Amino acid sequence: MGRTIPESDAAEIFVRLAEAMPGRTANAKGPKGQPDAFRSCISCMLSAQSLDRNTAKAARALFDLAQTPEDVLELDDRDIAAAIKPCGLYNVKTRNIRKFCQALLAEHGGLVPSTRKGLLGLPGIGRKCADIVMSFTFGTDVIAVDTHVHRVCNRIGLTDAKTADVTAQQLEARAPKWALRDGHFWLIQFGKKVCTARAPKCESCPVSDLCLWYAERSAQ
DNA sequence: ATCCCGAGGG
DNA sequence: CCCTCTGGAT
Repeated sequence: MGRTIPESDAAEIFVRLAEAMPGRTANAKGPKGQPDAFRSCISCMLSAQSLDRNTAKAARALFDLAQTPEDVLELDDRDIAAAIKPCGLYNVKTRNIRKFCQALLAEHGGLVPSTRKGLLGLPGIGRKCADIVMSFTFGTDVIAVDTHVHRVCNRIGLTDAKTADVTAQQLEARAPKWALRDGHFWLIQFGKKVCTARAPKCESCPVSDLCLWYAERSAQ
């Protein structure tokens, strides 16, 4: 791997981000407050190419109509699409949600599997959703990589990957285990507030002295 | 590599 | 107007 920072710097970055971006990865809760893997899966599918606020609106509308996979399958596609419309891509997402519920019932008795292999076998669940469910709902030490995490990690030099999947693999190998689960949250906050896609705010960045991109930019 | 689809920001 | 937003299927 060409362009990565030393392991010790990687650990230091997570220490600083935990300090600068206070908060933790939240557990998905069901209607009665218990962890709810089914809602976690559906919410994650809805979140594709969508703002958090719109995802939340769509999820609320859908869960208002249906709480279980059986409930969802009794709905008409048009009702599902109408409910989740705020989050965009609603036709594709409607089809995926239906397939997901069918497979969940047919292959897992309606119970969401807790392993990556089991989750990835379900239609509509890719690596990112699988990792979200594993870490958010089942408390597994994996780091979910979305567009923010992917961008930030490769810019800093925590990882050196072209795809989010490879970023996830490299992070699991390089990041301290204690930082994996909550690291998702810290890196997202960092990506939203400081290390933005365009015009990152390096002046107020807590890790710019360890950042490869900043060093390269400063050298020009 | 491209399509699905749409709100919102700069 | 172009880009972004916690993707996945074909």
